[in-house]
Amino acid sequence: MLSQTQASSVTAFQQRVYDAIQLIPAGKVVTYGELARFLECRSAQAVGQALRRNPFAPEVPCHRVVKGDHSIGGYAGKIEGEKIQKKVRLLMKEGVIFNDLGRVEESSIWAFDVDLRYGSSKGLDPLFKRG
DNA sequence: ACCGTGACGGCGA
DNA sequence: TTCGCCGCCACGG
Repeated sequence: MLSQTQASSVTAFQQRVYDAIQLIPAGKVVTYGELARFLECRSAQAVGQALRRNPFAPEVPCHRVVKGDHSIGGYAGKIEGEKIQKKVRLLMKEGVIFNDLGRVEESSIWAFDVDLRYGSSKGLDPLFKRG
């Protein structure tokens, strides 16, 4: 089953990205690179592009994805300005901790459980086939 | 079918 | 540490 947040304009790749980020709990974030790894995609940049076009924000929590150095990254197609402030506010409201350099604290970083790719209840089995 | 773009990341200077 | 470059790859035009 494709998630309820599908839309005809959304590509299969985008759908996989959006399904995956819904596994991230509030108060935690993952990096574009880790998300790419989870999706077995070799381009974090490509993942970034999918998030950049997320038509379901913030219900599909693309704000919970930050850069590899734990700096804020982008939001709503922007990498600076009001949209970014909104991303920061959303994250702080969810309990994500930032240090004085504007980086997310290590304690707020979430790690994808690889098994979720094959799980049944919360997993993404329709999207990840073995073999 | 091709090409430029980009919410990335790693590496060397 | 901060840059500049380059490899990465999905997408829209």
